[in-house]
Amino acid sequence: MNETAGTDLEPENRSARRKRRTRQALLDAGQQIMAEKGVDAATMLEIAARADLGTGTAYNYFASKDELAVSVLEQVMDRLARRIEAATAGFTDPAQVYAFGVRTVINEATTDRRWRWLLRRAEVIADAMYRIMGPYAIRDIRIAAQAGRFHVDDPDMAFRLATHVLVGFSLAVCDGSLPAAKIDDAVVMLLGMAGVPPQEARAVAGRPRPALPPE
Amino acid sequence: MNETAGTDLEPENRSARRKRRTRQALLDAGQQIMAEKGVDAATMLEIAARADLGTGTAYNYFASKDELAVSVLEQVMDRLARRIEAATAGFTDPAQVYAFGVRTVINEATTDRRWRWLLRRAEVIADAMYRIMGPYAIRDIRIAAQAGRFHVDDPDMAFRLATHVLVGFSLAVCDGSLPAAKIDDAVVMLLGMAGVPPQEARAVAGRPRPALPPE
DNA sequence: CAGTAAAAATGAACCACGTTCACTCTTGAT
DNA sequence: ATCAAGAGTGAACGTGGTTCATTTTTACTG
Repeated sequence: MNETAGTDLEPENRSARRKRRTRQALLDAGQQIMAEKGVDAATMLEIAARADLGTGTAYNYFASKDELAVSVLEQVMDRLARRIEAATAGFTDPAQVYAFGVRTVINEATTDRRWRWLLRRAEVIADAMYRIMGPYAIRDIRIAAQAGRFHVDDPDMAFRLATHVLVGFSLAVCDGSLPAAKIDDAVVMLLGMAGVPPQEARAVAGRPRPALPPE
Repeated sequence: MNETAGTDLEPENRSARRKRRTRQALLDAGQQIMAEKGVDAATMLEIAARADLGTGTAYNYFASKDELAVSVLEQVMDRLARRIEAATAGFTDPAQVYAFGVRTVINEATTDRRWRWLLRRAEVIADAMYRIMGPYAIRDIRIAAQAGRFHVDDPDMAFRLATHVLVGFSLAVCDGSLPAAKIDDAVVMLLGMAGVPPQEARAVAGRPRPALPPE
């Protein structure tokens, strides 16, 4: 795209900074407003206004409102994935790494105002979760399978389906149709999906857990 | 509401027939058009036209386009649930009843044009599935648990989460991101969620199955 | 069989939003 | 200073869900 001096590292840095700042402003404004009133109720007009930009500017960065929403979501998820990664660094049982991860995602999804609204688009959030958190989670599943803790043929598919369970359970808790305390049962089922027999799953799900590092 | 002769049985039958026919016409038109072009692309105008009714008439029956879509969905699901019920009437292993049910739902969802579009609203379809098919499925899970085939504390929750897996897998197949042949693995995971150990689950999932009765 | 009131149907008009695009402003190189 | 490319702008557009005052149909009564 750019045949000036630098090869690829430090490709261009002048007005490109402005683009980055604008894009980030849009993302931040979108995150705020979508968290406040929900994805549907958030209008492009208001988002642009909060970012202190013209109405049409957003469309120089995101092809549609939906695409902006997805980007907002990805940003939130990416941050959480990194925090989980940090918290599980010292774990010895690979099954527990996975259990901690899924539990933490549920916790955040049901607690954080930003997630609660986004949940209303289950396919979208599940897909984003698969793309953003998948690399970590699938690796963990594969490791656990090699260690004989999990029994799955296709770790990829296992996590893909797991994302839908995560979203589904979170949604139910937010609705009030399931109590948050059922989270242990949910983790047990998630482990069951990974081929862990019930008693063993219950034991893993019940173990004490470290705190997440702060955001 | 009506204090004339009859108590409750045969409450009123004259112009009520018209209402029923109008409602059904709307439902049928909605089902057709939504199947043809998708839920979003279907407009209330076109649905009303196909039902040979005025633009506003639909709103005497359904509070919103969304509500109409959900009703369409419920009708489709209800029919499928009854067919599954009929097909599994003679089964002896309760685990297999459940396995047959979930497998059939996936098959229909990925095959039937009506479902494929509706899948884009995962939370809605999962919720409808829980409400419409739940009574049957949860009963089956409970029976299997009592027979010692399943190990679940909360059959209700087990199926609620299962609906999200069903939707998620169907969605992935329709996307082309998972091959339809993975359906056996999906059934195994669904059984795993119900506390069935891997080998056993694989055996149940692999058994031959009778055909569904025609619609 | 009027006569009448409630129920159902109607469709033009409303309005909210996402999106577009012709135009202006900023940037950075010559 | 000049200019072209990139970034920003916001009025205007189009689509489509929803409303509501009005008309038509239905059911009941004297």
